[in-house]
Amino acid sequence: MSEERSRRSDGTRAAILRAARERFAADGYERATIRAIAADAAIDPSMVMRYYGNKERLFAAAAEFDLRLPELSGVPVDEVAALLVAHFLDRWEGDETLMALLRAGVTNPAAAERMREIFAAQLGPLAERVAPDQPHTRAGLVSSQVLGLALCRYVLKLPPVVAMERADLIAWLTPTVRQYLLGPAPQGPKVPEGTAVRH
Amino acid sequence: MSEERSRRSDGTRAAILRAARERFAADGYERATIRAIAADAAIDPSMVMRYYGNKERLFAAAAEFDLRLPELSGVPVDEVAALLVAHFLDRWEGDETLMALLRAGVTNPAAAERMREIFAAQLGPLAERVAPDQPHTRAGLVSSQVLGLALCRYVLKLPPVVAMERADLIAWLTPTVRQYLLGPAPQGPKVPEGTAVRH
DNA sequence: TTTGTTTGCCAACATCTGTTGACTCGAAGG
DNA sequence: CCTTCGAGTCAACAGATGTTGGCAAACAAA
Repeated sequence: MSEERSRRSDGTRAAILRAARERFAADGYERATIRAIAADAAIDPSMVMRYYGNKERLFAAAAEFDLRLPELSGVPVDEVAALLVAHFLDRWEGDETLMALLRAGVTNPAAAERMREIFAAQLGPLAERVAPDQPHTRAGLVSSQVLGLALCRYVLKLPPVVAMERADLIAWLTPTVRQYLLGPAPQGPKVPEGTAVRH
Repeated sequence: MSEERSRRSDGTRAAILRAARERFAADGYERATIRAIAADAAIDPSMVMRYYGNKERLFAAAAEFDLRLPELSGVPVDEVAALLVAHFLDRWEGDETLMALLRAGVTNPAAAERMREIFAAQLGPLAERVAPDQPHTRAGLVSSQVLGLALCRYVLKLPPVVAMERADLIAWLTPTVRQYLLGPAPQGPKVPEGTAVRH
């Protein structure tokens, strides 16, 4: 149906998208202004509107994302966790889209929804293939650890997390992810309800 | 030096602070406007300026926070992790300050700095007391899991993480936190450098 | 060339933002 | 009583923001 003719403005469109990803990643949704994005792309702000309609749709276009989870069919189950952690680190450092999604997703509902879609649609099926039971719960737990690492290392920049080497990070996180993905569901808690908070 | 006289405007000051915490927690730093906060507190926006100077200092006042980590001196090491996880859940659901700090910290540098201070100053010493080695690294890892959970459950609201019960959450996270805090440093990775990313 | 279309820039709009200063009202203190 | 002072409101500012429409130049089609 839709003929994909190469337009003369394709260069500009791409420049806008690249600048948008950078700004959204660095500043989040609200602080990334269309004027700043246009300035980075060295064009007029009105061009952004012409090609992407409004800010919301610009973000949607800039936050198009695929986790590109690796093929795990032939991989021994023991190595799945390590591969996953390494892949996430690569994916996170590879381009700025995930950063843009996280920074925006914390305050922008549409970005949060996109984040939910990505992790449900891509980690969910993987968990369903390899996890013995409760695959969605397991996928959620893996998400919490992986996103928590990204938050501390790339966004909040907690010094000890920033200082860690890639190999050590993988070594520490792999057992956790393996447990969440493949381990048995844990026993009930040993700590009673009222825990340690005074009122 | 500073005499703490109770002023007639203390009620208003408190109302402003409460409204500010709510708005910062719900909307993040930039979308939480002084006008909206003032409206919630049922006063004029200029009062916020008079009592707190500017938006930055209002946030600083609203984000005053203490993790209130429980006393762990008499607790068996086996139960430290479970207690910590339970305490963090309480702390997250207890008031909105942590939520405000997280939502703001993702886009606001001052809030991120505050976040670093809190976790370094409060989790760091705890790790130093109980951890066999690399206490700061261990504190960072614990932060990544705990903050990741909060991010997924309370901010991004990933459905499987939201659906989990408190007891199950504690049961799943406790072994992870125990490993990070007390376990031996893991061996090097079994996965070579180039992992799964195509260029 | 003439016509129509795309690409880009400029100026402006309406609105919202943090922030300021002048003003009113009521309580307190002689 | 009159005076002083703090609490609170109102209106406005300067700047930034998303967004719009018009216009000029470059290009393509005839």
